Amino acid sequence: MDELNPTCLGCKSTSNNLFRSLNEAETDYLEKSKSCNKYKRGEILYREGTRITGCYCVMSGILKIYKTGGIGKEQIIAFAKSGDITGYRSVISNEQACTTAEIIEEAVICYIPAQVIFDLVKRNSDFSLSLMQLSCKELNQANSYIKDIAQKTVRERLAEVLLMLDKTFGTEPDGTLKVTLTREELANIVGTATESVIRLLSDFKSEKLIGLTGKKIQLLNKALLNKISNFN
Amino acid sequence: MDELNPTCLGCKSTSNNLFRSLNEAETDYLEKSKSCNKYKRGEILYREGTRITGCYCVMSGILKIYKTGGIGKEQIIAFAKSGDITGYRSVISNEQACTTAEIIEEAVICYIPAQVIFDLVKRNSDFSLSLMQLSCKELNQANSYIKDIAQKTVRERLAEVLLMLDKTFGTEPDGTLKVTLTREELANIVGTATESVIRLLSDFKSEKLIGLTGKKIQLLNKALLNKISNFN
DNA sequence: CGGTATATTGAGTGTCTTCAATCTCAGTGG
DNA sequence: CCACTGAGATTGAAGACACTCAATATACCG
Repeated sequence: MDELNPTCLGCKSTSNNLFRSLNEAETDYLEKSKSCNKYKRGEILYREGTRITGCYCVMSGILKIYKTGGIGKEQIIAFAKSGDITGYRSVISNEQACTTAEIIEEAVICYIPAQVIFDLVKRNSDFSLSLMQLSCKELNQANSYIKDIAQKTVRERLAEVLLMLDKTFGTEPDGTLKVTLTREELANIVGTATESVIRLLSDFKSEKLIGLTGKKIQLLNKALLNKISNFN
Repeated sequence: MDELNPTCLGCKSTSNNLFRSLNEAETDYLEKSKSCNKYKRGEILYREGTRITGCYCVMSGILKIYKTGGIGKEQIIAFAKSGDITGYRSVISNEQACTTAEIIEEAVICYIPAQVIFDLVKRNSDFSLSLMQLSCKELNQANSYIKDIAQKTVRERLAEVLLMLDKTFGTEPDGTLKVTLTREELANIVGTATESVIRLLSDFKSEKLIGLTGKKIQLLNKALLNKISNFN
């Protein structure tokens, strides 16, 4: 299989895949319409406030999706990894992008023109329903996070974010998180200052909850982290 | 028109109405399937964690939609007023409700069984698209609010919330907000302590930004409030 | 091997929260 | 009509949590 022209079958294996409801003809249409590209760390897929003409399906790699605040501080809203689709919100609403998508781990990403999405929505109500379920799922997550940011302490949120990263990207057998983020990026998820993340990570380390080796974070006691995160 | 059996035409006049894409037969189907009820302040339409079997369309009145945190503190996520639809997320995802909906101003609300929503999604791709656009819009708002809560001060957020209430519910000619909320409810939107809201409102008052008469809040200088809210 | 980005640490400070006491007001029952 | 009651509003004081700023250390990149 050509790395830059993967079939969507590869993506299809992921559970949250939108496209499993497509029939053969529709899959074929999708395959013919998409175009794939390779991106390096730091590249911007699309930028908040610009028009985008389609959406993106991640074949491999990782992106961060963020909004930029007043003083230019990023707030990371989500990540996208293999099998995830991003940019669909702007396509569906026919509005400019409300987030920026930036590659944080070398990625291969397929572009799907807006018209194709609309055609599929029109022709296949199951696809349509799946897309709706996706946005509803994200909506629920966003609402939960509003509650957390509003009510939990930074310490609780950091514990929660570490567990979320585990859930999203997994860990090596020794508990080391598979994603590598800078302290600043961590702060931009948690919604705090970089220094606070550093201090709290160092606290967690001395409490034997995590291990730290450079940027790599090893989760040593998920049960306690979960307790700290205030499980709700 | 019977107050408890309104036609959806009344609702249809609102701009964000989902149902404008329905044809006559579909509207008829919807009309026949819905059932309406009157609710008093304090009543719960549905509760977080319970199964709901349909969604709700607000004919008149106001509800608050909130999530409940660890210590039982509410975080208000949204309001629903005339023409708004709520509960559709749970229907679409076929999951239990992830928020509680509580009446804060006497309301007449139509119940629409889940099956009707699914039928309409299946039969009418425009309706389907409208519903998708609605959830995408809410998703965008939620993401913006995550950024705000994470990055702005309480003072900035309170100013922002006052302007949001103006935008959502409007003001009397003299600038008095049409919604009446308790200080605690305000705090549960802003994501802060009740006392903080009280102190900041009193600051705003002495800065001649707002007037206070009991629970009524009068916006005197929206331009400055907007500036304080850090417009972004 | 520089040079830049990132990480770390300390000190000082300010914003907000918490707790507790008091006050106001509307509704209730006598 | 008035005291009673409870919910909500207000105020003060004390202190915690987290932020900013600045200095330094370390890591990473070409």
